[in-house]
Amino acid sequence: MGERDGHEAAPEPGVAEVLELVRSAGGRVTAPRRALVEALFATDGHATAEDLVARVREAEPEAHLSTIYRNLEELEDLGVIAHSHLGHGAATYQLASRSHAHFLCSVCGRTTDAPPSLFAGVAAKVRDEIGFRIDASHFAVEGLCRACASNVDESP
Amino acid sequence: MGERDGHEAAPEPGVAEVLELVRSAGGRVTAPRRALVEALFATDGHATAEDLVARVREAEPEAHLSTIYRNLEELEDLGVIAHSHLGHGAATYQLASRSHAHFLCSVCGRTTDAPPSLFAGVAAKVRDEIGFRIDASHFAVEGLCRACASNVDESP
DNA sequence: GTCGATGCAAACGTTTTGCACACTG
DNA sequence: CAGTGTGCAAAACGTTTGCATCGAC
Repeated sequence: MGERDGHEAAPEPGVAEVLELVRSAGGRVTAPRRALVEALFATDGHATAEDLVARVREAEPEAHLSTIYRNLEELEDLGVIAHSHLGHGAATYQLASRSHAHFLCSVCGRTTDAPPSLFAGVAAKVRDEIGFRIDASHFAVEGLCRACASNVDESP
Repeated sequence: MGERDGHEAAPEPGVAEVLELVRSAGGRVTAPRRALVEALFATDGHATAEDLVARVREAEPEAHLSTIYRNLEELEDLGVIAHSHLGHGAATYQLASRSHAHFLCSVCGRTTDAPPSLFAGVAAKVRDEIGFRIDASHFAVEGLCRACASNVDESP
């Protein structure tokens, strides 16, 4: 279970491998596409399309949002990235190898990354009992963070 | 309708009680508002704003979507209803007393209601370990349903 | 009569799509 | 040179807001 902390456990591909995969699927390596892949590797994994286009424009000032969306969709089809919905706003995109669950506080709106180990138990239980295989990372898990929960407790 | 396994546990309010609550909060009981509350009691709890306006219009043909949204927000503030995000489309609204978690299959797109008991374990664990209090019903839990999982297993 | 609620239209933020042109392989 | 990817504009979608009017209390 709990190995993270800079371990090199995951065989995370690099920019070159991703571009090679794109090529082998019949796609072409263009300047905006390369810049987007580099941006995805350079972020912490909570980037919106808007964030990403800003980063891409540092290298490719003409890059357009619709190009970003089209490329994100293709990269997702290839299994390179995944997107998550952390709140009511825009989706965030991250490398599939960095995909993880989130807690979203319904009071303060802050999100917290969730250690995958927390969900191992339910995931097994749900698979055994109803045959559903949970991927906890797509939608955030809503609730009350510690700080907001104690505020609620103190002033009812 | 509502009760599972013969349990009579939930003290679910009726239309009259909700309207009384609205009044006691300084609100007024108008025809579209009454019709909306009735619609909320009449649905199975997976109704979008669009679904609800259609139902409301059976009684109040002039009712407008923006009125529905405004009323849904007010009813949510009063704690009468809650909304959920089951997929990439419109939110669904249900009586708070009927709120529950959902599984969303990422392949076939179907949603399944999730028994609250399934989440009792994680909820306790997460509260103890990181102080976060889970409300599993707001965002759907994504994954693979039994049927789609076995398709994936058979043809890789 | 007061003030909250409504219908309507128009704006919003996010994402998708249609098109002509540019570029990769 | 074939065909994919691009920039741009515009639409689509769910939701929110401004405003004049209407109606509950």
